[in-house]
Amino acid sequence: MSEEIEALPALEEFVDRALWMVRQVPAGRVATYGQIAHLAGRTRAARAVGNALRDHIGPNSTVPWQRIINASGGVSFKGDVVRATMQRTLLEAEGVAFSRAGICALGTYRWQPERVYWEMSE
DNA sequence: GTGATGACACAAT
DNA sequence: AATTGTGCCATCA
Repeated sequence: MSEEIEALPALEEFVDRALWMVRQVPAGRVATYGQIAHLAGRTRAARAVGNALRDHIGPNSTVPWQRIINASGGVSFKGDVVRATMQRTLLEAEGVAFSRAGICALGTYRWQPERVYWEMSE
């Protein structure tokens, strides 16, 4: 019997939700890795979010990866100065101001969903 | 299968 | 306020 065990790993759905959430972030706004992880159903999977986003960078990407920053309000990308600069440049072009230390005011730019789109059960 | 690495986050020092 | 340490989830070697 070919029972299809189509049970997609929770990971698959998590990534799907995370990417979907990132797309909801409008220009000029930002969200943190932890925030996206939480909204996607896995509060502690902040690192996984960045990992997933890394695979969705590109000129034709439908994912505004640049709008996702760390909880300190700064750009991550340790070691990849090129990407880091690109991200900051893109955000500044959207109207997000950065301090001299490379930190933006999360209190001002942080985006938040207006409603919950699915039940979160961890 | 184990250990190291990484676009993180938070508590403790 | 800046560093360090520990926890987390996933990816790679």
